[in-house]
Amino acid sequence: MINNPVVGIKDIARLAGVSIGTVDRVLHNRGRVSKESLKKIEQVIKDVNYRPNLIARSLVSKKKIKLALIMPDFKQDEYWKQSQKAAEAAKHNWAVYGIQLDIFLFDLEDTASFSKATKKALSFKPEGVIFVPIFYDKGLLFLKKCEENNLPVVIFNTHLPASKTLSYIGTDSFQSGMLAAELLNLSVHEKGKFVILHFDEELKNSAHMLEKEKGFNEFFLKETDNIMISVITVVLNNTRHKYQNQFTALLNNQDIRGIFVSTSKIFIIAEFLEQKKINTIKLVGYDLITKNIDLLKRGKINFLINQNIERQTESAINTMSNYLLHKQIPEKNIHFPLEIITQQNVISYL
Amino acid sequence: MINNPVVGIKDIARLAGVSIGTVDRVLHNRGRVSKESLKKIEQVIKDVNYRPNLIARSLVSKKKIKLALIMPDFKQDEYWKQSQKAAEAAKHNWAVYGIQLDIFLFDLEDTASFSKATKKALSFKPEGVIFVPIFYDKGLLFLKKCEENNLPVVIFNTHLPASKTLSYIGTDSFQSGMLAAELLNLSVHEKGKFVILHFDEELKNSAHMLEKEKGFNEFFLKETDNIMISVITVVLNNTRHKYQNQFTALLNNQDIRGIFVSTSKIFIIAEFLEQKKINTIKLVGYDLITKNIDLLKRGKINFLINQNIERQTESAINTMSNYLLHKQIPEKNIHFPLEIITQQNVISYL
DNA sequence: TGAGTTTGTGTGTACGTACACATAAAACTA
DNA sequence: TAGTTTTATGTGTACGTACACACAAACTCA
Repeated sequence: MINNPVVGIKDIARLAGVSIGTVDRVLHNRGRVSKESLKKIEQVIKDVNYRPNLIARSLVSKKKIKLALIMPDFKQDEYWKQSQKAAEAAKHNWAVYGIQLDIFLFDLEDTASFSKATKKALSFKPEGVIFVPIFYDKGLLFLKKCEENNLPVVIFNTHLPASKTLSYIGTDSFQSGMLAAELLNLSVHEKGKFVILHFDEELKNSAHMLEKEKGFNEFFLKETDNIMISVITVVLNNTRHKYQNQFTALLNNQDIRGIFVSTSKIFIIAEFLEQKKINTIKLVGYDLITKNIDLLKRGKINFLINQNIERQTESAINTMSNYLLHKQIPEKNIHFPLEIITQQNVISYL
Repeated sequence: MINNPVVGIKDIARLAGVSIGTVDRVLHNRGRVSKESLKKIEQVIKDVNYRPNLIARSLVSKKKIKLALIMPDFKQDEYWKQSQKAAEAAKHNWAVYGIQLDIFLFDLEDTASFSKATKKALSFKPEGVIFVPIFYDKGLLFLKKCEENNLPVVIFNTHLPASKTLSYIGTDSFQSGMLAAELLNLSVHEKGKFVILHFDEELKNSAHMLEKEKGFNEFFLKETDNIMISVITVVLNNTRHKYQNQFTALLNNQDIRGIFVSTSKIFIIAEFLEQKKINTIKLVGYDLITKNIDLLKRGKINFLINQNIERQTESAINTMSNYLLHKQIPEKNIHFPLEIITQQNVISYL
């Protein structure tokens, strides 16, 4: 490889026999360039394998860009707390480049609050929108609205299929269901039942939880010929303080070998089982929130699948910023790895 | 929080009633500043919570810095091929900032070639050294030499205990041994033996493989009361084409339930077992190299622990560059997560 | 043909910082 | 006291890019 001594637009101008202004017009398709100059300059750019100095580029760019981030409120939900923390950090980082990020929160259990948040966000006249489509129908509706306003959209955490977004950032829910099944399957060797548990406050409208369920079932249909295991699905009422009774009822099935909870709420059932001194049931759930980490360390939860919401959040903001600032077209789907966390590797993730 | 409209040295100068030159001298401890000015400026810097614009800073810095990277040759070893690919990418990235990275390769099976590489590297007069201390003794020796020459050192992949390096970047080998044991343990429920397998071409001098072994054993001593499992350690001769015989001899133990290979060479034993149509032995090894990925997908390997050598390599180069360019003092130990890869999540990692 | 418009090109300034240099004030020396 | 050195401070330029503006040449149309 040739030792390329970092070539800039000035060099290109010299080599093409024009001024840097003309080179600039070519680089940004601003027109007003003669055919000959265009051809010459494009050739030189190709020849020297020009890569713009992003440092200088972002230094000079002084345009202020407003971004709206619409995400669940973090109250009482550590998962979203982590996300918001990451968002604040990213906000701070991008401020230097003239990006102003406004964050609008909505209540996880209240679709109306979502609509309210989106309305407010749009009233701020952002140039780009990032949001978490927890509610399927409302999410699609909002997306359409953004499209009408010609606003680029990035979504994360929850997928909105067939959507006209700039990018989706998150895990493959179906595959993560498959993974959960695999993990339970390999740690159980007796005949019995596996339970898929949904906390339904989030289930309505929520496509990705159903995807996880589908994936979990698919594993036993296709990937394995394990005929000792049957799978049942249970949806818990959202009458918050009556979980206990529902759990007790569930455990009337004597032969439950494993439980898969489709969210980070796994700690609720884990705490219940610990209290009842039941330790024959394997547990798989999601995410590295404090309670889950503690239960995992003590062997009360067997596996966590980490969705890495912090990195998802950061990535979503970065993607949108780079798109608006540097016209960097992102991948349509940015799939995050499905990180398996156990007792022995959890420390390495903290 | 106050809406901080990004303050620069110009603003500080104005607020302190001095020129930007004086502010600059304070920021870089260049002296030649009166006590009053110093005090005033420091106060202002604190008040406005000044954060230098790294963009502008790196744009202006024109000093050329030479870095030496000493790493294993990638020939016939995909793991190190991945590493070198990452190194080339990082080299390209940093070239813009005036960092010139020279890469020196040595033979994994030849300690003399390591010495040769280090010698050559030093003759290039680098301002920072990054290397992989595969060979313990020679590694320490080289480190001492760097110290004498007052060169900052970053190591990665393999730890050198009690070393005076700027930073170590990599996984916790002991813990990864524990993890391997956990994974085998949870997928086996019968009485029998686990085997720790070392390919000894790398074992001599190689501390981190022994750490993995220690961790593996520790798991059964401390973390579990599984008395059905006993662990044996086997070191394979480096007479390359005689693995077959050694494997056959090993399999005379009828009750082997699992094998843990301390490197990415797991595919060798996996291929052997596949050929012999033995599928009752669980396999755990390291790293996402092509052969391992394929065997994992087909269920011939059960778990891979991904050490993410690409990111380690990148991180090592970034760490050194940021140190020399921006005086950014790194953490002494940058531990990477121990990523568990299975059949169901491998796709999400590719 | 002259006035206005379009097209192609070059110049100049700015972004925030680093650093070389100029200059003024103070301190020292003979 | 004049000359010299030291100390404190300010000014100017550069980094690579983006963009506003100036301006000449060519073209359009009454």
